[in-house]
Amino acid sequence: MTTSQNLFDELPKQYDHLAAQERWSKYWEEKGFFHSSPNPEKKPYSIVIPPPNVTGALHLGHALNNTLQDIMIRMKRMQGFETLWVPGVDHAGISTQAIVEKRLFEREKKTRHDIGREALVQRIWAWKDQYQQRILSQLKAMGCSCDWTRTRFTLDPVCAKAVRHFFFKLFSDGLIYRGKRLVNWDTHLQTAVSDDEVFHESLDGHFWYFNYPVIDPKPGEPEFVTIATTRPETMLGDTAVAVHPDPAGEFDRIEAELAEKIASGPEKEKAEHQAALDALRGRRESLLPRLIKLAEMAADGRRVRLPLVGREIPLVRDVWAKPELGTGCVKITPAHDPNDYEVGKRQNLPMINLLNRDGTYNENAGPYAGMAIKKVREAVLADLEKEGVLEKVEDRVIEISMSDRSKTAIEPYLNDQWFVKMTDLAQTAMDAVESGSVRITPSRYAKGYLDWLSEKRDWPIGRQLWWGHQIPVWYCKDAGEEELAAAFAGRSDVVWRYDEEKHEWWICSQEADLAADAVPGHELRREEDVLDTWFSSALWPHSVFGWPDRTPEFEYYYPTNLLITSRDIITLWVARMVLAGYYNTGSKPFPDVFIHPKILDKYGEGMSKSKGNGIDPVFVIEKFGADSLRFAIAYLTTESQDVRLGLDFECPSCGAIIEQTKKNRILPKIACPKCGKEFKTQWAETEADKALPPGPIVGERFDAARNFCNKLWNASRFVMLSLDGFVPRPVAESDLLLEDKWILSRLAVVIRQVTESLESFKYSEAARTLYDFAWDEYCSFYLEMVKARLGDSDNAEAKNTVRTILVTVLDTLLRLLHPMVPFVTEEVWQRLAPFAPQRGLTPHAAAPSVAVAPWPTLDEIPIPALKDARFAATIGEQFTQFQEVLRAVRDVRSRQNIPPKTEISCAVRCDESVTELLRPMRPYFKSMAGAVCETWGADIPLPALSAGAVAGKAEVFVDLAGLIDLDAEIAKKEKEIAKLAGLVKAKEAKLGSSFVEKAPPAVVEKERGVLADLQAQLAANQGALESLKAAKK
RNA sequence: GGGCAGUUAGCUCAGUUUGGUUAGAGCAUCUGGUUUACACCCAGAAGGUCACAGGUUCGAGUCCUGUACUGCCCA
Repeated sequence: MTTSQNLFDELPKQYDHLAAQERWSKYWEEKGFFHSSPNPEKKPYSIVIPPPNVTGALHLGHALNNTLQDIMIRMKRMQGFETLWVPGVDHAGISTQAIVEKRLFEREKKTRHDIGREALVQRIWAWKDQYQQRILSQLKAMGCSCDWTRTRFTLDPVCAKAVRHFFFKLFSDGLIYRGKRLVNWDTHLQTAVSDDEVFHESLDGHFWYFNYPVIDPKPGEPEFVTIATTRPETMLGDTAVAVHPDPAGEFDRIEAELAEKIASGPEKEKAEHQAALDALRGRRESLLPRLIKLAEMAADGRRVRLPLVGREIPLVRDVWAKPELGTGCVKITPAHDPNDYEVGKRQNLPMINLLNRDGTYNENAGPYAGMAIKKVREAVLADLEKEGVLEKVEDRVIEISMSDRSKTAIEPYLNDQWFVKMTDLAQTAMDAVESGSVRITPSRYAKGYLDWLSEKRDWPIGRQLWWGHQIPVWYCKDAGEEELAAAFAGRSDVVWRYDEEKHEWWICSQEADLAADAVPGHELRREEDVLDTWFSSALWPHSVFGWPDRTPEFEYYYPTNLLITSRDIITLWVARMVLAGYYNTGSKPFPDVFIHPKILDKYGEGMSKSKGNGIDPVFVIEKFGADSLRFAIAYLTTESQDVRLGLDFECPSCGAIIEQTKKNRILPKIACPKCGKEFKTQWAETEADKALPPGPIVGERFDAARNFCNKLWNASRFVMLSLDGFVPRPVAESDLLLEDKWILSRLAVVIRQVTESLESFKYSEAARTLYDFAWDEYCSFYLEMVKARLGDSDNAEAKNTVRTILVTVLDTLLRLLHPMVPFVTEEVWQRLAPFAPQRGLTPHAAAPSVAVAPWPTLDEIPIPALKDARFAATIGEQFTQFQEVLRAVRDVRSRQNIPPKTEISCAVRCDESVTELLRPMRPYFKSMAGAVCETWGADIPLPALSAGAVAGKAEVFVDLAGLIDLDAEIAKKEKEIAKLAGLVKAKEAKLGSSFVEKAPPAVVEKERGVLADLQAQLAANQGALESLKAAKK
């Protein structure tokens, strides 16, 4: 048996992605290609992963994020940088604790208070271990070339040390303070949640109207003020009633606004505005005198008596009271409503907190203390009714805030909170982007970043949680400063400050925890709250390298080179990394930020863990392979903000496609409606479910990418099968045929384009360039065209020349594709090695692995002409001419339904230069279109009966004696003529207009040329039509 | 209310920076094919008033203004 025969047996027709993934992952790991350590001989290139949080498994959004990073990392590694990609995961305080608590309750009916802080934290660690492992294995399955030995976790000792030092530095610099803040309180989880974790829901509710009696009304003054509220129980915490300072003016203003809208707004909204205006005028009439009176009374310092409680509270003048809404007066509960809180601050009102952390009312609610909110509401309403101050009740749709974590109602709650002063810190982050020191791509995202930072809102950093970095502050009451000074004498790692509000010391320790008896005679009590997750992730680019220690890694790899993330955390995370980087290290964390699009499902929804529409990439990889997943991702990563990816399930038993719906996408298993057999999804948890076969996720984009990988595999297979006895030889320009020059000059262009595209984060462009080149040029033309020379055993030199080119192009293509499709390129690279150990136009030894092979550059092409843009253009035009003639012949074949094995003969009418170019390519018309083309020239005898077409600068006549379908041919000609006549007419009109005088002469000249071409084509077609019609008679 | 995107073939998307041949691809559709790399393939075809209305220009998918609808972010 020949070597080829052996090979043929060893090279399956379809690329086996599973085998390749297993083999090459292991190989890369063993070789340690992805491990990096500081190397003064090389320039560093580093990226830190946006640490996925450990609440759950990765979905395709993460697959996108990490594929893009790996593409950059692999390219940079090939370019010779000392390349490091640091992996890791984030502890995600609130989300992870919430998910573990939820399961605790679901499975054991226990709350965190039942099991205590230590036990809960222990359970969260177990959860974290499980998910960290799953996440890392997902990343490995995708082929991510991280340095796994450097895996970090935001809560590990290295990161914890960085967090302590950061906090200590801020504390020492006076940038940390404790204040009051109205937070979104989740009474179920008993923690504050951020604004991002709150969603709004419309519910049917009520609007209750109460009368608050005026204290000692003067004659002519109202005896009470009527207010309306959707949350009656909060009246217990009212500290004022507000009325607009200038109700008449406010009415004027709103009326004018509405009138303007009616005058100039869209027609269909007019009726609506008119109705609003009429209502407003009615209100003005009925309410204004009273509101003016109340505003005067407020200015006079008059007070009202709060029912049930009996407290005297002031009437105040504040613009928050909208004359056009409700009764025009509004009760103010500063501690339990964000707007009222602002009024309270403006008007210096007391703030009465009614709420306990568990959602019951506290002692400030008097007789209602200890009751849950709902009970308080019922009791308050009953009592108000009894007192006779309940005026009326209206039905009304109300917006309520819900916690995304617990799906229960949020209560605004006034809480002690730790803050970081942002004034100066935010400025450094703004300067970095404004000066171009940190570039955001696409640049439009810089606006949101700058707008957000410019507000310089102080950063609330405390979280009422048990999972996270506990704030390193200890409280000490009643000690004198000299006692603290004595206790911490000689220590620069402890600082303290006195809190005037609560009359206690805050002691901050940089590294070690303080003992309860660290200050003799006094007990230290540690702050229970933990730090916001972003507080630790802000340090990620330097904490992973061991900062604050000046480790060799920190010195070498920091600043990192690039951050790739998604747009939803530009402010929460990116901005904070920039400011923390400057603050801690004096330099930016990275010069480039690339913001990638978000993957939406077929309903246009972003993938998220809570919705369940996040697809585990492993379920894609199983069927299509990591390469296909990655290539599909690269192909769809444009600069747009979203990409839609419609996906469905495939039944592993019968192959039926089962549409993914909002219902079935969260199920642990699905029964196939066609064959009835069950399969598991990524949500399978029970042992029984896990034992079912997995149902792959399928989608068109993955099909296309898989087909491409297979195409590459088969092209490689073809090349390998033709390398029997291959002896590479240096290639000179004189050895090259047109197609050789063409493919090599195209290769030079592709090398440049792909490199440029990737360097500027144009992943889609790079993927498309490679796809088109590999498929449409290398496979569809070059491989087809070299078959003749490969089969020619008489000329060994020519054969080796063409094989050298064939291998060189493949070798270069593999290297260019490797960052996107690492496994298939490695598989081919390794299989190619025994047959082509020497590669290149100037043959040299191939690298042991494509993962560490040099990135292609134009230096590899030793023939200057091939790199010249004008040469490439000329060759391109010539080759296009060939392609057009070929296509014209194939078109006739198809149209005339000529069987593939029937040879046709054709004549080509063209000028001398085209004849010279195409005549040598006769064999290709034979092999690629089954056509014998022997007649060439400007003045040639035409077949008596022919079908044909104009192809660029040539006219093709296929001899159809005995074959022709005349009607088909006539129809085709007529259609062609109609189209051309239209184009000619349009072009003539253009050239007969002022276009000729005003457009640049070059453009006019070009258009004249086009017109001439069109006219020639038209004439040729008309001639052909005439002869066809003649033949028919 | 403010900001940012998007609207191009049946579907999913390129092309818009820097205006200039007859607007492209994949999938789906239709026709024909077991040409020894590949049916995850090959050859060919059909399919688009580039959301709408104005404007600038010799010329607009591309620039400007406005409108509609969709999505996201902030308040």
